[in-house]
Parts: sequence; C-alpha cells; structure tokens
Amino acid sequence: MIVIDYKDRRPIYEQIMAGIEDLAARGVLSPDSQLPSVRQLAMELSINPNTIQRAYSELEKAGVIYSVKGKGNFVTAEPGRLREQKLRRLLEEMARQVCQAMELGATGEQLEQWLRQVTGKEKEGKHDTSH
Amino acid sequence: MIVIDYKDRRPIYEQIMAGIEDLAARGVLSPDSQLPSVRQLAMELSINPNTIQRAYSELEKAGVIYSVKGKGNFVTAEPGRLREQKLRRLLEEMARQVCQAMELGATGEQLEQWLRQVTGKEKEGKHDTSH
DNA sequence: CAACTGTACTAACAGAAATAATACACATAG
DNA sequence: CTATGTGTATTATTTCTGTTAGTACAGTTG
Repeated sequence: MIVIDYKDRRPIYEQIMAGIEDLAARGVLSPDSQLPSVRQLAMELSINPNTIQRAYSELEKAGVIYSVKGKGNFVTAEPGRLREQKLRRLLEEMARQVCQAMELGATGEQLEQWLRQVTGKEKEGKHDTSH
Repeated sequence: MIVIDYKDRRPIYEQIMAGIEDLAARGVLSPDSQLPSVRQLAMELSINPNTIQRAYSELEKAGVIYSVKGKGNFVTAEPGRLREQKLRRLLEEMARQVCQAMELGATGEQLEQWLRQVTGKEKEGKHDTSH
C-alpha cells in the first residue's frame, strides 16, 4: 500500500509518514485500526525497523497515531479532521504560490481561467497536467 | 540582496541559484550585467567560495548565466523569458495541488471562490495568508 | 514459556553539503 | 612585466542527516 520512491528528495521516514497520513485521510485506515508492526512493515518495505520506528514515533508526536506497548500502533485521527487539516495547509501553500504567480505577471483573470481548465479536466477523470 | 536561510531544507548553493534567478527574473539583473565575483560574494554571505562556484556553474548549465575566464560571470537570461519559464513550472505544480485539493474534498466552485479572495487581497497590496 | 508487540541504545556506515587550502589560467590596470 | 582580480580545478577534511545493524529490555497474549 505504501510505496517508497528512492528518487524522492524526502527521507524514507517522511515518505512513510505521508503514506500513512494519506491512508488515514482517505479512510482506508479508520480510527483505532491497527497499523502493521514495526518489524513487519520493515520486512515488507525491505528497510530497517529503526526507520519505521522513527516514522511511527513522529506520527505519534503529530497526533496521527498512538501506540500501546506490547500491543501495537493504532490510528488516532479521523479522516474528516485529517482531510480538513491537510486541505488547510495545502491552501496556505497555494496562496503563497498564487502571489508568486502574480509577481511573475499572471493576472487574476488569467488564473481564474486557468483554474477552470484544471478543475474541468479533473471532473472528467483525466489527470492531464500538460499545457 | 541574496539571503541565506539556514532553516531552509534546500542546500545553500540552491538558495543562491534561486536568489539570482529571482533577481534576473525581476529585471534587477539585466542581460549581460556582471554578477559579483565568486570570492566577493563568498565574503558577503560568509560562506565558502566553492559553494558560490557550484551555484554559478549550475546556473551556467541551466543557461541563466555565462562565465568568461578572467573576467567574471554575466547574466544570459532575459527577464521576460525567465518569468515565463518560472510561471509555467509554477502552474504545473499548482495543477497537481489543485488535483490533490479536490481529492481532499474541495469542489471546483470552492476553489474558484477561494482564488478570487486571494487574488483580491493581492491587489490591495496586503499578503494576508490567514484563513 | 514462547512468540509476538513497542521501545531504547550504541555503533557503524553512506551520502551530500560545505569547508579548507592550493594551484593554475586568463584579463587588465599600473 | 608585475600585481591583482577574475574563473576553474583538485584534493582532503569536516559535518550533518539518514539509514542500517545488532542487541537488549519491557509489556501482551495464547
């Protein structure tokens, strides 16, 4: 379910964090459901257990999961709350990029037209990012 | 003019590249204008000359600047062309983020409304990124 | 007890970034 | 020609982060 991309600049433990957050946000992992154990996931992904441990402990610190000694790691976050949170951060970042785009000469009208194109294609199920 | 942020994940040489690209894109550095020398800029930023050298050589490989032995480094790119290029890459990234936002539950209408708010505030000169 | 869990710890390794110290080639002002 | 400022190249060293490896210990469960 989780895929590691070694070309990705982000370290492995962050990719794992993002992968689990994503599963939790989409409801594939519902609250209180159990995650694979540190050693098991390390086996599946062919990486060191310590790396999984790091991802899990940081996810716990972020409030996404909780752990019980001797039992396992479990999901804390509800999909709705998580999606809300991720969306909010995404929009913050996009707002900065919109400002940057306007500094580069784009007008509000151009951006609105561009957005309609993108959202339009999105509705049709295709993910065409070419221009 | 160029500021180095040590909290930034990007390496110093990339921050320098981005800084110079930015100055060239905004026309502060026009084509054929001379950049500070490797050693001088290293002094100003209190970093090693080799780091500047790396930034310059990669900028040359990217076609943003050119260098003349014994004379110095000079700007190649025209502001217009650079802005165009940067804007295109920015929109590609934003398109991916729009898709992601819709996966998180945002509708096209919500995004359009959101965009009008952002572009509206931008016109007024304020950079308010709060929700 | 055995076989799972999480957790902690130390040591070693790998890669990238940055520094340090030279050295050499070219341009130009004096 | 010399001195000084350019770019360029090279090698070694350092530093930091991420990752691996191995071991150990504590709690849970059948």
